[in-house]
Amino acid sequence: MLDAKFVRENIDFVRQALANRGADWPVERFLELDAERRRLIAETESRQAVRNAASKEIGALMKAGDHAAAHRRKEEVRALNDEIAALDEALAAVDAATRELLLTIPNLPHESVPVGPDESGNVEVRRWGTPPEFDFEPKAHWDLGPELGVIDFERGVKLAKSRFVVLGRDGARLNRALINFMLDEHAKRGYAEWSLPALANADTLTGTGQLPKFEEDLFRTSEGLYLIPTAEVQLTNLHRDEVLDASVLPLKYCAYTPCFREEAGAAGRDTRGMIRVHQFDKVELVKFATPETSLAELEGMVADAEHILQALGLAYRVVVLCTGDMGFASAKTYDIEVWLPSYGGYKEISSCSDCWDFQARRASIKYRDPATFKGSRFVHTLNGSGLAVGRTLVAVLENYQQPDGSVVVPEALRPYMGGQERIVPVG
RNA sequence: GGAGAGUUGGCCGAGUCGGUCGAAGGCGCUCGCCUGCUAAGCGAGUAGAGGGCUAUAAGCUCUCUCGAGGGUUCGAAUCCCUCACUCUCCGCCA
Repeated sequence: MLDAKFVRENIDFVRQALANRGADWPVERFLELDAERRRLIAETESRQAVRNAASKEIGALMKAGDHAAAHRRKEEVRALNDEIAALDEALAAVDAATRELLLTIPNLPHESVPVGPDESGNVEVRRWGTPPEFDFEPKAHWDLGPELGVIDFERGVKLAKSRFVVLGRDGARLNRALINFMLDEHAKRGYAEWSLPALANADTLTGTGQLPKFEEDLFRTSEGLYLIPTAEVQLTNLHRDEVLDASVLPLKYCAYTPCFREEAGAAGRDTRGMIRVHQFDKVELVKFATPETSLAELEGMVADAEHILQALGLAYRVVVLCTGDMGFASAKTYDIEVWLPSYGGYKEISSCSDCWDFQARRASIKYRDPATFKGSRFVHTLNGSGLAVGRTLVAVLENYQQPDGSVVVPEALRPYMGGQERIVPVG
């Protein structure tokens, strides 16, 4: 959410930012509502001031025993109250409409973000590692996984529906090893670990920006709760409606959770394999930072996510998303893309975003620093995958496959696999 | 799920028969004074949101907010209703 006053006073700037994003947002309608809202506030409040003064007077008259005079004043105020009630009603409607609009405006891209129409405008920042070269025909994970008995697509469909997968035996073990490995590495780098509900209420999802605009992407329960699409939602909302002390910033949190996505608009994309599924595991990183440090913290977060890939020996590249490809809440986003032989290219495995004060304003997350400024200010929130576990598992299988159909376990994971060095097909 | 108790400012806590209560007192914090010593004392200040005026700033003023929403009233933290949450006891359960 953006500050209504900021939008009003920087309308041309906002228009340009929206255009850069390719976003369609009714600026004119907002300006009309905003002007009407302020007019109604002024009118209502001036009447309320009169009423309050009269009420005090009545109190004094009653005390003095002049009941007749008090009664006359009462009659006058009663008429005023009808006007106030009507104005109140009008104001409530305009207020709600304004807020509704503001909840659907996307964040403004940071000035360092390249302007572009879609993913073709993204800019590669760096590469790490060398994609493996095979002297045999490498298999895609959707063949390799079932052959090894570690991924079972058919049974995922049987148990739930299409785009759910089952991991079996060494696949389940590898998955768990990856989660533990990631959490341990992030802990070493100062991230505090949390264990969180997999369901969230509407306020929580509004705080991070999934609601009201993207409800169709979420699974919803009959009680009106939602399955979380990412732990970002829960980690960020931990501090909703709180005022933090500047001395605790930056706060660095991490959590492993399953993530659930309806993927309503993704029909036909990545249909093979487990790249795009309804439920997947992810280790998430979230930071709360001051405005002064948030961009630097974003760089640090990307480095923390990269560290996992480096430790696993997986080749990747980092791209900065252009204005037309960024997520709704983000002011700046880096994607990390891992090399996948089945794609013959790099595929997103992490997305790290600096949401600036966009989520903090929605969720009311502030901080205080009496030595520097009076009152409180919104913090900056950041989030990033560290990493998407399912896609990491896919990357390990595909990149570490051997001519005999087995897969070598990356050294960093072996302590988490009871020392196991290789995944071989089950007899 | 059943019964009872509660929800006030950063924290604790008082609010009498509804009126000058945005709210005593304490703690904490900030600023100043005093004091030759890691303390104590004295004084002042210290909620948030949103309008308007002015505007580099600072400030002035108004409105709303005492869990949320609604009602009664000229006027409600104080009375009534609904809901949410917390705690205690019971039940159920991994």
